[in-house]
Amino acid sequence: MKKEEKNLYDAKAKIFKALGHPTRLWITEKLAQGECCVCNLVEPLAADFSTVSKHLSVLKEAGIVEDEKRGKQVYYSLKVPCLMGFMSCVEDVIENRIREHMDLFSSRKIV
Amino acid sequence: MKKEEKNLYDAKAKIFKALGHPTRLWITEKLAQGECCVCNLVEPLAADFSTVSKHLSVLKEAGIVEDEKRGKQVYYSLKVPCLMGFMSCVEDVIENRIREHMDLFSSRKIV
DNA sequence: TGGCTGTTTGGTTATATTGCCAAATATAAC
DNA sequence: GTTATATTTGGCAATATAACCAAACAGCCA
Repeated sequence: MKKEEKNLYDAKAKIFKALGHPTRLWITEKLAQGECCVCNLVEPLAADFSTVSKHLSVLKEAGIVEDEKRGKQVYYSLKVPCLMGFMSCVEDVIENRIREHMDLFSSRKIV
Repeated sequence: MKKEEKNLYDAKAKIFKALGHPTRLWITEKLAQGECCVCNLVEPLAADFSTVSKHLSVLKEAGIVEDEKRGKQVYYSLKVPCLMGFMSCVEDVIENRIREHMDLFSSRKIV
């Protein structure tokens, strides 16, 4: 990997990494349904305000979401809806994994 | 987030997390072009054999790649090609980010 | 101004990840 | 069997992440 190529992969990986946390993934999907202020994310996540805020800043830093202050509240929204098109593929991966585990389990029974 | 929902997001996040490392992302894209043995990945990555092997096991554990031993070598291949359809979206995110940085830069000049 | 609400930032601690080295394992060749 | 090659595993040190608490900040209202 050359230096330039390395930079590109660093940049791409950063986006995946940002999505690679259950809380951030949840937030991202939530925002796919429409903008939301921090205060409305805190409760369903049952996490500290500061924790949610930090997760949001990771997503923002990655270019996935954007924020807009309105009054006392900050509204976050999904900047790149195309990300969501990927979810069915991710779910396929999970289904495969489950299926394989089941195969493993049933073949054990047979043996 | 309920417990079940949490499990689903953990599972999904695991896949993103696996892709969230430049080396693993590079490997994934490489394997999208066709199967490859570990020995042929080590050189272009300029990393230790054991390092590459560990990255591959993360990808395998996530259900993204699969391996097949043939002789002395282990061949890895991409299990879910649909992942690659996502890359153009990821590149869009990066382009946006670059564009915004440039805007920031040029607006500074004006001010 | 002072206080209240929503949000971010800083600090700390616990935990996870990464990358290298050395050692273990597996398969092929001699 | 011994040796050589390909790969995985275990261990360790450096670094990065995550979550919470407390403190700072920003905007509104009395």
